[in-house]
Order: sequence, then structure tokens, then C-alpha cells
Amino acid sequence: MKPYDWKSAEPAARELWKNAGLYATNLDADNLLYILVMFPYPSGARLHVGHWFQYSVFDTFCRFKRMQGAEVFQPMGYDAFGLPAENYAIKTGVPPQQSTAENIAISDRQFHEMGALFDDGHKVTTCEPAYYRWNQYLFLKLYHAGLAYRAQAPVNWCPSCQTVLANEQVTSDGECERCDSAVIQKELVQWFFRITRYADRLLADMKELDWPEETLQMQRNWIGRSEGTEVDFAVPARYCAGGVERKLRVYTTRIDTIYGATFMVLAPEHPLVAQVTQAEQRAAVDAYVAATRRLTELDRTATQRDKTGVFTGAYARNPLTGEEVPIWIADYVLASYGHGAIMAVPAHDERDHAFALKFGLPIVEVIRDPDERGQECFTGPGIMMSSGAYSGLTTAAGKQALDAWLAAHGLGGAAVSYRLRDWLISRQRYWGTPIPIVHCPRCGEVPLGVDQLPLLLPEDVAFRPHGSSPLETSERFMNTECPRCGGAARRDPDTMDTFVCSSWYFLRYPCAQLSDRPFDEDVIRRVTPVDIYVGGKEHATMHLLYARFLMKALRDAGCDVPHEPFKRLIHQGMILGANSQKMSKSRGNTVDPDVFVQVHGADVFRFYMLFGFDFQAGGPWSDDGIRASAAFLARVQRLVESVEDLFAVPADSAAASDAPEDRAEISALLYVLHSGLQSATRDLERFHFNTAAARMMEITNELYKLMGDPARKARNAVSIRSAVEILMRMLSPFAPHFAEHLWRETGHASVLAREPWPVPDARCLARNTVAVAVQINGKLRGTVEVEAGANEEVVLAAARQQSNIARYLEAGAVAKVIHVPGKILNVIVR
RNA sequence: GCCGGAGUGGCGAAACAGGCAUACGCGCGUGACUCAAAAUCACGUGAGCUACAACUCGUGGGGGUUCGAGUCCCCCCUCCGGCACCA
Repeated sequence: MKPYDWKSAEPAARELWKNAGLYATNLDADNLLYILVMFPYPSGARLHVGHWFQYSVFDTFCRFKRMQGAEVFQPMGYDAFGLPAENYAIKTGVPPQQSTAENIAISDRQFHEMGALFDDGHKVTTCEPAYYRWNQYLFLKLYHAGLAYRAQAPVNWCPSCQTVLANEQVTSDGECERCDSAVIQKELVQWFFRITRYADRLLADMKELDWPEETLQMQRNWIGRSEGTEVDFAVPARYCAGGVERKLRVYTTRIDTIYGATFMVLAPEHPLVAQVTQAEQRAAVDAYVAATRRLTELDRTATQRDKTGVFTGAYARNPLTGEEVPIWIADYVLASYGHGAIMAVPAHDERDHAFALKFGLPIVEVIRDPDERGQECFTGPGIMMSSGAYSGLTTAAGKQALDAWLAAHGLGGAAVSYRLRDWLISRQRYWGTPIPIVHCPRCGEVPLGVDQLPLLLPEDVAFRPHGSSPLETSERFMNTECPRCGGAARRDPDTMDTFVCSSWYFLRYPCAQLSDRPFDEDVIRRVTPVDIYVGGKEHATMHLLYARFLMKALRDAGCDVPHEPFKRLIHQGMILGANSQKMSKSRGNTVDPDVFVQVHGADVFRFYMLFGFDFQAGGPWSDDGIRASAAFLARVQRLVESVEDLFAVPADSAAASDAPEDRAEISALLYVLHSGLQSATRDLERFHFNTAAARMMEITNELYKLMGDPARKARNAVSIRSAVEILMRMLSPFAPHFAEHLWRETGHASVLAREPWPVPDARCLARNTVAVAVQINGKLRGTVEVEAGANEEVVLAAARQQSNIARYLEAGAVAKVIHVPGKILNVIVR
């Protein structure tokens, strides 16, 4: 038997797989399983530990499913648009087209060397016109369905990336998700996708998803549905510019506190501010509005901030009490939520309370705390008081009554509000999908026709971002004709958020070669949704939410796509540095996989990724773990070498030769083998690769016990040989090149990666005798070996034979016996 | 503040469904092989008390349910993640 030389064995194994057709999928198969891993950004550096973890483990799962008989569709592609390539171009002058293509070539090769069986014929690269033209096509679909629109809104601006960002791409610290710079607010005209229209469907359809609860919860938080009331306060004509009475609509979740509303607060950006500000307050209001505009998102939403605000000089009339209350502006009220205005009830809202105290505004209690805790500001539900006819009602009853009254009087009523904002998809950057819209001085906003796609990304641009899109520097691109009137017009200079690319790429994979449509709906119906999707949980409220939204939106726009993209979702954990901190160059705790791969080969590294970590938890890196993985594979190699001769004999000739005198050892081996196989199979279904690997180690250890005695080995050739074969099969998804090598060297003509996953033999799982733990009064006092299926009397009798148990039994009378067959006997002695 | 997830040997971690806590691996110890070391192979390894057996304690802390709790219930602490001036 040849020793395992990974440098020659790994390419040889891949050659075998290629010839066996393992890199291609039959999408017409009945047993098709679409398993997908989030596609990577093609970064310049070689694969890092995180890539190895995610992609090799993913491939292991796919190989396991193939062996179990599924036709696995396991495609791969690149999320190739985006800032890194563009920033690299700014720094070096190398066009993103070029650097991206080079990076993809490197990554392709590395994934191949890892042993991954990605389907070559279904590759998707988002920065190619053959892909991004369909981004434009789908954009137009949404546009015509009224789901893509251009509007002026307060938006997040990253001063470092020089572009706007979607809400999802701003962290809760008010920083840019990409570069950590503080994000500021700007009022700009931008393109949006109408995701808010889908808020309720995104919530409702969660019940169909086999996703981690944590992730669904994050999406629920992000959508932030709340049930409340809209109510109109009137601003009398004498306060309003033009002398016309205005409506001030607010949203509240506590309409039952309306009798305690002692002032109103508008967001500084609220349109009514200009209309109602009185002359004597104008200077103060203008100054405050200007100051607010300068604040970053972070400053604005910091919870511990002192309340600030300015009186407008105007008043609004409470529709229930008829009283007039002052209208203030303050930055603690956000323009983007509800109606950008609130009724302030300082007695029952912490924020309003703080504001009222600071500015000396009246505080009127209208809710009685049923528990009489005597808090200064009671925010819980209670009993209404000083509330006219509603006094005495509970919070819940009061809300209902007031909602009804407001609706009946045309002053508002029950309403639902969401934290979710529409998805801002335009970016002032170069390396993305151009937006297929023309701005015509005569016709306005005009969409391109589908026959005019792709709208190619120009190459004659100045990259350096300067606050407007780089595309504007290409006159050839910008100047065009209006598709409607044929007159001179300008193109839209922005590009799409790269999350648009990743929101539907899984529909493109099965149809990657299709040139006249983004996807074939017949194929999509058969192949999608994705059965199992693997990726990081950092995408919970970005990619994973956008993709869900886009499926629903495309359906409404007339496309026959699944209404949910991913049935089952698995998140991988993160590999940390040896010091348990996140790996980073600045912390100096990064690990370069190549250092180990070049010494041990791909399979050792891959095996460590599988064995050393719980896939869903991750954990700290350890060099010892790599050594242990290398040692284990070498141990298996020595094991197989030592039984090589058993494979020289044809299988049936030795069929009945296992020796009866070794029955106990052999049945122990077969039990460890088949019970280990059974648990490993179950573990793999649940993505617990580490424990599955542990079962393989147990099987190996058990086999070693029999190896020492050549005579015994020869007498039990059949069982040992079958055990080693099963072990090789189990190892195949974990260390595929290595296992393939062993399979070859033991004389097998077939391709191991195409062999079936073994099935545990029930006969080997049945035990003749079992160890039953014996407890006295719940404390373990010994174990007895009894025949499997022995009843309570038999076990108890066996227990009495043991002096240590007997002395407890004799100490009193047996009051009760609990017997769980094969597990435990608990005797209660009094 | 609200919502998720987690806390188990010296270390990484197991425990399906309430039934022998610590599988598997690392590390450590002992032995074999070796002139020696490494590698390999075998055995041992939660703590306390012990000559051994036995016994006692032990899954973040405190209560509870149960014949029996890492696992279920209540309270609390710590860490990680999400949301948070969202009316």
C-alpha cells in the first residue's frame, strides 16, 4: 500500500471525481436537493480560516447528502460588485473589472483544491453584464409594479464611503456597517424598494421557516410592528401661515392617556414646522433645526442624552378635551417614525416626563396604577382617571373605546406602525449595477425598455468618489435619448446596492446559462426554494430580509418564484484567534490556512475545521487541534495498512469464517461501529460534525484493540474488513481525498464519493447483555450486567449479589422500586 | 430597558426524549519500543478523603418539582448577540 502523499493523492482524487461526473448536477432528478452556501465576495487575499470553515464544512454536508442518495445541487458564485474592488481601483488605478477577475480565478482554484464539489456549469458572477442586466430587468419589473420609486427622504450618508446607505447598513451605534465611520443624515432624492408594504407578510410567513429562532427574532425586532392609534390634533388658523387651520396627525400606542397630553412635539424636520412657527420664535426654531441637521445618527439617537427643544409659539387643540396645548420641536422625536410628531403625556411617558421637567411644562396624571407603587412617572397599563366619560376604564378598554370614537368622528383610529423603512437601493458609487432609468427634461423619469438592456457600466469614469456618482464623469454614459420622446436626456447616475444582486442569485444558479430571461420559471418551480441555506447570522436583517422581500415583490410583479427563498437556514459560528478574540491583523491573532495546508494537505485542515468546532458555535483556534487531526488521519492510515491483506481475499470466500471464540470482542466492535454510525448519521443531519468525527475516532480505537493479535485478526477477517469499509465511507465527506486514496489502495474499483452512506445494521445494535445502573434512594451504588430485556426481579436479584448494594438493601425495607429497562434500577429503602 | 443565545474538568467540548455527568480530542502522568529523544502503541486522568475499596462533593449562584435534574419551574449573577428617545 502506498503511503498517503497528499501532494499527488489530492489531485488524483479530484481527477476521479471529475471523471465520475461529480461536478455536475441533473436538475431534472426527482431526489434533487438544493443546498446552498452564501456566495463570497472575491477578495484579493487567499482564503482565510473563515472561508475554510464555511465552505469545506458545507461541502462535507453536501457530500454526506450525495452519499445518502440525493442529487445535490451545490452551485457556487461570486458577489463581485462592491466597494473593496472600487477602493482598490482608486488606490492603484487597476480597473475593478480586472482585479475582480483575477481574484475570482484565485478563489476558484482554491475552492477546487479544498475538494469542494461545486457545480462548474452553474457559476454566477454578479459583476458581469450577463448577470447584472437581470438586476436591471427585475428593477424594471418592480418599477412597473409600483414597488420601486424615487423620492426625497432623510437618508443615511457615509462620509467615508461617500454614498448613502440603507437603514439596515447602519449599525445600532450609528456607524457604517462597512467602514465604521459615523453616519450623518441628509435630505436627498433616492431610489427605494417598497419593503414596508411587505412588513406583515414578512412577519406572517416566518411560521413556514425552519430558521434559528434567534434570526427570526432579529427580523421581528427589525420590522418592529406596533399597534396603536392615529389621531388628528387641529392647529387653529390663527397660528398657521396663510391663515388656514392645519391638521397635526400623531401616532401613539397610548391613546388612553390623551387627556394627559399637555404639549405636542414635532420632529425638527416636520413639514408643519415652517407653517406654524410664530414670528417671535422663528430665530430660535431655525437655529435648532440647523443644529439638528448637523447631528449624526449616533448623536441623535443616544439614549442618555439630555432633552433639548424649542417652543414654536403655536398651539394645537386636543380633540378630546378641546384644550389648546403648546407645540414644541425636539430632536427626540424622529421624522422617520409614525408621523414625525407626538402628543406628549409627561405623566405616563419617561421621555415626555424628562422633557416637561426640563422646560417646566405641566404634568397631568390620567392613569391610576392599580398596584399603587407611587412612581413619579407611571408607564404601565392602569385605570383611566380625569378622562371625562372614559374615566374608570382600563387601558385596554379605553384604547378600544377611543379608537372607535376617533374613527367615528373622522379624527383617526386604530393604526399599525413599523420601525422598518423602505429599502434605499441607490448608491453614489461606481462598481455596481447602473439604474435603468433616464431623466428627460420633457417626460420626466422614463424607464428603459427591456430590449435596451443591459445598460452597460461605462469604463471611462473618474473613480474618486466626490459625493455624487462617478458615473456622472462619463459624458458618453450620461448623455442619451429619452426612450419616450427621443429628445436629449440624462441617465440616472447612481448604481444599485449590491444587496440587490444577492437577493435573487439563488434563482439564477439553476438557469445560469440562460441568455434571454433571468430564470426559467419551470426550472425555478422544480428546483427552488433552496432546501438548506448556510451562512453567517450577520445577514439576519440585511441579505436574509431583502431576499425574502424580493421573492414576495417579484410574485406581485408577476414572476412565478417561491414566496420564501430559503426553507431551512443554518448559521456557522466564527473561528476566533487562539486568544478567543475575533481574528484581525491589528490583534495579531490571524491564522493563515496555507501554512498548515502546505504541510498537511487540504484534508487535515478540513478535518480540523469539522472536528475542532461545533459548526454553529465556532470557537478559538488551536494549533494542537490541527496536530491532533493530522495524527488521527495518520492513525487511520496505519490501521488500514495493517489490515490491507484482508482486502486481498474476495469478500464472500471468508464469509462464514469469523471465529466463535472471539464473539464477545467482535460483537463489541460491531456495536461501537453501528451505534457510532447511527449517531454520526443523526449528528450530520443536525450539522454536528464534531461529534460525528468523535464517533469515527471511537470506531478506530475499537479496531485498534483487535489489531495487536495477528491470529485473531485473521480469524475475524469478515467483521474487521466490513468495519474498515464502513469507516472509510464515513470518512469520505470529512477527508474526501484521503478516504478516496484508502479506498483505491484497498483494491476498490468504484469511486468512494459515489458510494452509498452506510446504514446501521439493527442486528449489531442489539446487545445480549446490558449494564444497568443501580441506585439506592436516588444515589448510584453500583452497576449490574444483566441480559437485555431482563425484568425488574431479575435486575434486583442481580443487584443483591453485589455486597455494596446488598448492604444498603439490608439497611431497611424496600418501599418502592423504579426500573427503566436497560438504564436504571432505583430502589427506595426506608 | 426589551428580546434572543450561552455559562459543564487544567483546556476545546459531549450528554438523543428527566435515567450511570464529563463521550471524543488536547494536555498531563505511567509503562512498552529506543543508546536517547521524537513519533508510535498501551494504560490512567473531575475534586476531596484514602493503602485500596467505600464514602462525600460536583454542570454560574439560590430555591423548588421529582424515586431521580446539566436537562423542567421560580428568583438572581455573568458573558455574547440583536433592538432601543420608535411615541
